[in-house]
Amino acid sequence: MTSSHGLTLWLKRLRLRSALDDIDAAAILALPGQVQRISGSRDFVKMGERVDHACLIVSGLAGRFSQTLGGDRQITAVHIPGDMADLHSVVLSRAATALQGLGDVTIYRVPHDAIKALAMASPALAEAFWRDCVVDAAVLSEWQLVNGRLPALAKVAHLICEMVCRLTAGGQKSTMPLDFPLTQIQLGDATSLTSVHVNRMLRELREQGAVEMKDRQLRVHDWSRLVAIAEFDPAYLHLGKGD
Amino acid sequence: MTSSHGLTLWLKRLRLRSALDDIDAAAILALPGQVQRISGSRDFVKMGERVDHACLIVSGLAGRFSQTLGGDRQITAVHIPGDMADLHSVVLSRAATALQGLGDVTIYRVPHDAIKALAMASPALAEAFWRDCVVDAAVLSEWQLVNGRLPALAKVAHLICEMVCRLTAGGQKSTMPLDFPLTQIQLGDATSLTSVHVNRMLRELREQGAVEMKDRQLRVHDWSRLVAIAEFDPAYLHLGKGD
DNA sequence: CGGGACTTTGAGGTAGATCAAAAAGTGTGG
DNA sequence: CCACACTTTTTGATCTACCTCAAAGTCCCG
Repeated sequence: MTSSHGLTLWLKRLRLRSALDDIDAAAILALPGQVQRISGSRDFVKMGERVDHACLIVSGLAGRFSQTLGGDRQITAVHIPGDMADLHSVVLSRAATALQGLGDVTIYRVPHDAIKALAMASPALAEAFWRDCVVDAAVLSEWQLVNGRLPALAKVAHLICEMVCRLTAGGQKSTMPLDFPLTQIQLGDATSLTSVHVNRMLRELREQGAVEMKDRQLRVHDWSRLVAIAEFDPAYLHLGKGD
Repeated sequence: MTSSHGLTLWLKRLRLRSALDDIDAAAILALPGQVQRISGSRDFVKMGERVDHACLIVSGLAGRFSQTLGGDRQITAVHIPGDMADLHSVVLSRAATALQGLGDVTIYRVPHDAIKALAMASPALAEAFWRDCVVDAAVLSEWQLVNGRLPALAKVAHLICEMVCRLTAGGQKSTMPLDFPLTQIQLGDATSLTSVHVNRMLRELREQGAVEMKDRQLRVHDWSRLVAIAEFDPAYLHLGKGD
């Protein structure tokens, strides 16, 4: 796994949504940066900090965190390998949220200057970056609907559906079991539930024969039931070829 | 109020966050489009529809709506005059959410082609559009924290704080009372509460001497108390001069 | 003057929180 | 390989913030 492996993943992600010619592709793959290994659950971007690098997730998962004055935590996004987790920081360098590893993570820090230079030089890349940020916002919007209006069982199911779709994008949902390192506490942080209640909802999902989580592994037994519980429609993820 | 009045507002908004030279500014003001008046509470962009125009709010308020299969509605964003409500549709033309007037609205529909042409021609404008979409996402993220983790009283207070800041941006908070056409039902749709509970929270805010809503008018009596209840920090709105 | 949308208040129910504690897993150092 | 500390999972019992249902009151407009 060379340092450019992350860039390959990111390029693939960008090309899911934007047409890029070979010159643009080569420019992405040539982006400078430095690999950093983050050991479990440490912030690698701190809230309020001014940053001059964007963080590409190479392996592991990362969460975007906010918190209330009372210390309640909210995960507003989960990032998987191939995500440029804070691409938005290129145009808004003050971090409004923290980024933290969910388990061990490897990131590749790319200087804003380099990304900005690409955007200046290539309108197609500028548009691709813009589009990826917009998809990011679409996910936030979907979470708001789910977290605001669906019951707890559906919230948990929905997050699982989303993660399965993203982690297996293009691939088979049948490569079960799937690595799924999120703890119940973290699932609670993402769904605005307590970990106790997440636990009960997971039991319910298991008892309904939909899905099973054990030892950081996820086993989907009945995808269509899970989707029905979650009211899940993957369109908002924009993982398809089209628009 | 000519048709270009909306464009003037939008330019002002863009310049809050991005440096634009006179050529870019002139290009914005020259954007073609057509004025449309929407009578109360009708969708002017429908969920799932493919759009080729972006909607600039000229007067009135508009809401971005999603809903569950059960028909529960969630407002994921409120747009005020000067907002290009679905600028994101320029790079993602399938509308993932509906746009609806909150009361009567006047919009100015600008063809995607025209906006795209500007972004191609001017990297500064491309960046400005990108940045505005990112600020939009920052607001979604903040709503997620607030709606997920704060008690009902704070949720309502927070939405009021945000609207006051945005509607009076740069201006005085002392120009009270402020026009505030949101109904309690709509406040509930935005905060994931029932209108009944919103009503009780507004009473509580009134009894605490923080704020009063009467006849579509808002009167803030104790801004600092309101801010304290809401745990409100306006940084995420990026209305300041800086970053 | 009548009808529709919004606001306000009351009474009672419930989904999910809170509190508490045991069980299971994970890692570290001796 | 075991002992110890720490984190995560699981379960039970209780509590409460907010919802639901219902109805009256108010405002607005034709």
